[in-house]
Amino acid sequence: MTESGTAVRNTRQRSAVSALLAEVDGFHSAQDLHAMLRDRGERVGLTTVYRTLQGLADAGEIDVMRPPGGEHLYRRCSEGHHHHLVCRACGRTVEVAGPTVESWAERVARQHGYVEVSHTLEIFGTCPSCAG
Amino acid sequence: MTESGTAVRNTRQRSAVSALLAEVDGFHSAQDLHAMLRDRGERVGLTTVYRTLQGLADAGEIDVMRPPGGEHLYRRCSEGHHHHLVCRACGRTVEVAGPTVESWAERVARQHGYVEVSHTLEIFGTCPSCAG
DNA sequence: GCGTTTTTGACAATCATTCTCATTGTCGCG
DNA sequence: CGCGACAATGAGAATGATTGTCAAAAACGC
Repeated sequence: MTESGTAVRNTRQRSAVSALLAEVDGFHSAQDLHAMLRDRGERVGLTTVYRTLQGLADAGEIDVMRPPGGEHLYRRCSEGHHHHLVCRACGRTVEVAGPTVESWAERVARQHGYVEVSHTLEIFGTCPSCAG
Repeated sequence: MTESGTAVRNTRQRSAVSALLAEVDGFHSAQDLHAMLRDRGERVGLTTVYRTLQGLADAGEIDVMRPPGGEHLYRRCSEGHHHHLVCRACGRTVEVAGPTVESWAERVARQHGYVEVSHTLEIFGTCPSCAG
């Protein structure tokens, strides 16, 4: 029960979702993405969109954000670990890397004896355009 | 537009929720707290529990956490800004302060011209008891 | 006490997400 | 190349936490 059990199959729908995520910028909800696919003429069920997104998220290929608003937002973003700086007003997002934070979190957790450490961090603010 | 007239009234229900939060440890969902109040013999509507918790959260008297699981968890905790180190297995929580992170977030945001900066940060790990 | 204004609470409504399950599409293997 | 096992799909139902509604009750100033 280690690795090779998961036979992930290549389907039209999965490709469509991946392709869409590769093209659009910013975060989008599952329903949002579903609507876009529909506009493109791709017939993909909402359930499948959810499942595919979950799969991609588990695989670490996309990021999930849970804004206070309610719905989950998904986004394909750069590899590796990073965080997001999001504008409260227009949603404009900047990816930020924080080696400082990574090591801090790791250190603090270990000081308390916690292992297998992970963390979530989102920064919210008002971007220059919306503030001016 | 005389907005300064917000008269918050003292009610039995509000006190009950506050008192309960003062006694219990750890995070609890609204429904959880509602059930506890019921067991105590306090008759408080679920709607009221939600409203009271929201109010307390707005006032900064309690913390809200949104675990991936789904429901919001509320907890009365120490004053001031801090974060939580939560055990994935048993839920044991440690409050941690991170001046480093606070200033880092502020600095990064400002570098990008963002103002009115806030952030959310949760650290997850496996605590000593659960790991051993 | 009295009237005004907030608060309460039972219930309905909302809404994103998950579940169900019969059907369909993939892909390994002969 | 074709078969068959089994993952994947999808339409609709189900779930379940949270929010809205609104008449009735409680608090507070006077």
